[in-house]
Parts: sequence; C-alpha cells; structure tokens
Amino acid sequence: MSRADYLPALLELFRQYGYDGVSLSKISTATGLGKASLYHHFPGGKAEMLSAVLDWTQQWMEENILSPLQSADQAESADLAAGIDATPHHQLQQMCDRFNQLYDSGNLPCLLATLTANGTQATFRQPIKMRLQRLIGAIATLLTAAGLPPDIAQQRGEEAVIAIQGSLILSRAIGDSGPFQRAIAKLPEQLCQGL
Amino acid sequence: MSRADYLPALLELFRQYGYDGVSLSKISTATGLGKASLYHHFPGGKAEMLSAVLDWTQQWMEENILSPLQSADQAESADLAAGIDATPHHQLQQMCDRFNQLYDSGNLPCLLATLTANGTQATFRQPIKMRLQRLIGAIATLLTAAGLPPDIAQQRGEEAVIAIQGSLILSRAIGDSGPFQRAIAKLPEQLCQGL
DNA sequence: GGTCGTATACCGAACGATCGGTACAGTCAA
DNA sequence: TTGACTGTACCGATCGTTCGGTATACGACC
Repeated sequence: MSRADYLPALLELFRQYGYDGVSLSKISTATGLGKASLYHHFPGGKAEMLSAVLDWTQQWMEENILSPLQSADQAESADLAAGIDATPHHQLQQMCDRFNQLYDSGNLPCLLATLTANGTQATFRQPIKMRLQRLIGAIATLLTAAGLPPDIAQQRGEEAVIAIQGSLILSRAIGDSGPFQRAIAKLPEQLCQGL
Repeated sequence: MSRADYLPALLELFRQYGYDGVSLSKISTATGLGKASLYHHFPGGKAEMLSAVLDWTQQWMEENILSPLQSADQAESADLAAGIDATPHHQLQQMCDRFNQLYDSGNLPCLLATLTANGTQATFRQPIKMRLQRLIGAIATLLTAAGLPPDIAQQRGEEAVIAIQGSLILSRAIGDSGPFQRAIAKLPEQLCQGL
C-alpha cells in the first residue's frame, strides 16, 4: 500500500469536513491505518495529506475537465466537417457530465469550496485560487474561440463556477440534489447564449 | 452587558470559522469575557451561542429582506398609481442592496453557507434549510404576483440563492469581490426576465 | 543455502497542547 | 443581603505529532 491508495478516502474526508474538521483519528479509522503509519506515508502530517489530495484532484481536473475543453479547436473543425452543430455546446455538455460525476449528482460537496469556507491555511489558498481561475480561463478560451467577446466569455466562465458552487451549496443545505441537477442541466445553454 | 451585545462578535466568528472552527478561547478573546461569563450568558455553551446568532440573523433577514419583499402587493398598486414602472425589479434591487450590505460587498462569508460547508450538527440543519426555503419562497411569491408562472418563479428564487452563494464562494476563493458585485448587479434583471 | 543489512510498512504508547465544560470562591452594585 | 456577574483553577477528552519498536521482504556477501 502506498500513498495513492489512501487518496480517495482522504478526499472524501476533506471534502466533507474541511481541513480542521478532519482529525487524524478520523483518518485512521477511514484508512485503517494507525496514526504512526500515516506519518510514514505522509511525513508532513495532515498538511501533506491535503496537499497530496489537492495534487491528485488537480490532475483529475486536468485530464477530465480542462483537456477536453482545450481540444475544442481540433474537434470543432472535425465535427463541423462531420456536420455536427454547436460543438462548444457539446463540449460544455461533456464538462457538465464530468462535474455531475465528480459531485455525484449534487450529493457530494466540492473540496475547493469546503476548504474555502472555513478559514484554511494560507498555504492552500493559492492552489485553490489558481485552479478556479484555470477553469474559468478554459471556459472563456473555448467561448472566445467560438466567437464570443473575450470579456463576455470571461464572465461566462465565472458564471459557470458560480452556478456549480451555488447550486451545490443550496442542494446540500436543503438536502435535495434538485437545484444542482437543474443548474447543471441548463448550464451549457446558459454559457452558449449568443453564439 | 447582555446576550445581545455579544451577538455581533459571535456572528463574525461563526461566519468565518464555522461551528467547530470556533473555540471558546477565540470567543473569549473576541468578546473579552472569561469562559465562566460566557456560560453565564449562554448556559448551553457553544450550541446556544450559535442558536442565538441564528435567531438574531433570522430576525434581521425577516425585517430587512423578507418584509420588504412581501410588501410588494401594497407597494405595487401604490407605485403603479404613482407611475413607477417595474416595481418587482425595484424591490429586488433593494433586496440586493441589503445582501450587498450583509456580505460587505462580497468580503464577508455567509453564515448559513459556512455552517453548511463543514458537517455541522443536525440540530442546525433544519433552521438553515427553512431560512433558505423561506427566502426562495418570498422571491417566488413576488415574481408570481408579478405575473410569472409559479414553477418558473420558484426556479428564479433558487437562481437568486445560487447566484449569491456561488459568487460569494468564488469571490472568497480568489480573493476578489468582483464576481460577487457583478452577480449582485445583474441579479434583479436576471430574476425579472420575461416580466 | 544460509545470514546479514537495509528498506518498507505498520503499530502502541506517549508527548504537550488545546478542546468544551464545570466548580467555586469571590466581587460588586442594588 | 441578595443576586448578577466574573476570575481561577480544574476536569476528562481529544488534538496533531513523535518515539521506539516489530514484521516482512529483498538482495548482497560468505
């Protein structure tokens, strides 16, 4: 067993309880490892565990969210040649499917949002900020390439993050995944408005 | 000095750090009261402190957000008689002003969202849920009275909460109140679409 | 084939610090 | 003198972290 095997359990803990809310005893029971063993895999303690989880999820986002969005340029011409209309819309639809999977249809909280909510260490604030800006930028780039003015496209990227995060919170607060699913469902259309 | 005098400080603590993130020592230094004094004013301990804060902020929302929204019925006819157009839009604008003040233009987090983010006690989940649904319902009622179909109006209410909460998180995460201010600025128009 | 050293994985026990909460003897104004 | 209020000391529990040590596996050397 190596670090990577414990990352899923760690992610579930951190996204649900935040950094300070996760105790080593919780981690111990969730992973089945003693506290001392945890320090063998993560010498830096809890901070290194969260850091590893952040790296891991960043890689996931890179592969599952950003890279499909960025392949728009090639796909667009190919799909247009194949007669498929509204390629940006289709790619944003795929992005939404990934988010739907990431958040289990609105039943699981967002790690970045949870970490942002409670006053997390300043160390983790920058990677969180960069990841959100990266996502916003990727959407904006896609929409700009599709013909939208850059400033409008940037605002659409922000809108996407706002819709996802806001609906996640609302769904969690009222215990009903409906708002998230509705928000995700209409997000591609909302972002492509005016194209 | 009575309970009410310490509620502002308690609110600031809870909205920033959540329930578990606020320690009695933090409360003690923030209020200038020793632990014994805190337990004199709040015999139920931290739980009663948060409960008092929730009651207090609920009253604030009742007076500053909901009641202006509900006075639409009377105001509408009066304003229409006075020749003022788009009364619902104007009232939603006032609501947004209040939210702007409540969250200090996007620089302060939302108490309900912070409590929702980390796994808070089940006791506090119901009042949070009820308050959000109350707000959504108030907006929906206003829009329904203005002529929107009830189901659409309900979704608009959800949209409002989503926009506020989502933009608050984004603003906090990237350390820039811009997204919140933009979201608030265009919210009345967004909600009144189709009127 | 034995046997040593080393690296990996894991654990029990304990560290000092802080947690939320309590007991009690005051202080002080009415 | 009474009752509201507070400072201090304390409680058991849990926090993140560290220490010393065990079990196993893999080669290298004789």
